[in-house]
Amino acid sequence: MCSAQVQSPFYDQSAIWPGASDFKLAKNANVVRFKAGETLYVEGESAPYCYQVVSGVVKEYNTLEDGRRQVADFYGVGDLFGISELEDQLHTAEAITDCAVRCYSRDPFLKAVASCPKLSQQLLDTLMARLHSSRERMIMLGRMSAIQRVAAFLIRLSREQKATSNIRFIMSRQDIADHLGLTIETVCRALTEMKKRGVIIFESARLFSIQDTASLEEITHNSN
Amino acid sequence: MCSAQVQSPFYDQSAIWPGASDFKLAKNANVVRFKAGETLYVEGESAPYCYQVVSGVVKEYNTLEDGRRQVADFYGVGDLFGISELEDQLHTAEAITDCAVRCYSRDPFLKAVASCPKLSQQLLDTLMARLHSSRERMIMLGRMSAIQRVAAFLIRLSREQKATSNIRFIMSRQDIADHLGLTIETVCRALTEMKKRGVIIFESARLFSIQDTASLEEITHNSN
DNA sequence: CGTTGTTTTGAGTTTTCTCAACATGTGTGG
DNA sequence: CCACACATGTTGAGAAAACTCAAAACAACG
Repeated sequence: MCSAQVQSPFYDQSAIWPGASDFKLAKNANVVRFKAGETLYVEGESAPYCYQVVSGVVKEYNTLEDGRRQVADFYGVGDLFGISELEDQLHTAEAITDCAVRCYSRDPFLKAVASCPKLSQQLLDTLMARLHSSRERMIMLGRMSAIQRVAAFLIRLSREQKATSNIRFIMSRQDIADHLGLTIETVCRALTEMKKRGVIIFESARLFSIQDTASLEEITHNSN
Repeated sequence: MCSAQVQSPFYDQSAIWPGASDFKLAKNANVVRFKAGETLYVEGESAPYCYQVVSGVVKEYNTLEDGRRQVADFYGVGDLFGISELEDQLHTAEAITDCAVRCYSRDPFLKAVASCPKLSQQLLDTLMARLHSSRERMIMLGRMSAIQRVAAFLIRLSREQKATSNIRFIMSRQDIADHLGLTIETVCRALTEMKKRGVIIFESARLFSIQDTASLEEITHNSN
């Protein structure tokens, strides 16, 4: 396995893409700031840019004709996004928190990557890691119950924030639901159920702690 | 967008990875044959090989502790697989039809790719295309109804086989169900429903034709 | 021509969704 | 600092979708 890298470590400020700052095309890249809730882009057709998070958290989602949404992923510091887009669906990126992103023009970016073995190696590793995690997500969406999905998501948050207490939901319940392929109500009920079982406790709606890591992990494995 | 390439064109004999045959490591790669139903590999831990389909069709799936399966994808002639694997789940590849696959030792493969810009470009394109299609699959699993998923799958088969009549299911209903995150019965009922509506007709259980392409496409878009 | 495996259909149950009400925050202006 | 408004989150009851279990139909194969 190639050197895997954790995806979206929201609170890890260390550069995931250490090469990023000494990109040949770093000069082409301007850093843009967005306020929480602002849309970075909406795209139906071509995607002329790709992006890297400098600070804050961004969500990327697809909207179906009838308004249903699927949040593809959340991106944190260091994460690249906008690399492989869909043409047929409405495709949007939105700032969850205030954030700064480095924008690369797509073609020069890809050209620079192609001409530098080190960069293309990094990009390969990144893509493989992402493919890997999207595999995990397919298992989640295809074969896990509501409570299993939510439990798995809590574990992800815990890993990313490297904490078992005072873990923050940076995203809304709606975002979580749209990411997990559930409704907002079902996400709530799953959280309440885990609270009832004493697996987690809430400091507030957006802040929780894991009481019983083993049970939480067990929920993701056992079907009841 | 980078030159996208269709994934898994089961019946397209043209090389998808044109560089494949003049791989520097082609000498390291031996072609192995499997009978339908045989397991190419089962892996929990490290994945020392990656593979390319020479002929036939292969399915790749993950098994959860309790036996539920998620078929990650079906691979046809030219497709690479085994590149980005999961460590935590039981991960298996199995021949659906009789087939031949070229096996590459993982490390030399990646090294050769790294040392050849053309190859790494090809691999990058492949991975991006795959990421792209896995995005589509997440929308399917997360936000589409049973009949929508099945309809989308039929369209995929039609595209891959470049036909609207006498389209073959090379895989079993169970495989389809495990790919779409449904049960075998639900897949059957969805197919029957489309047959009733006159959207498709069956030549046999594994052979069908599309009667009304527009309606089929409409099913994937409208929620009823 | 029975045996075995796959696909289809049926009936009842479970899970998740929908719609509606209620609760809890959060922020702003008085 | 309080009061109100607006957004976000939670709970409940009934409906819909998909699942489970069981049986029947259909194919493939020796």
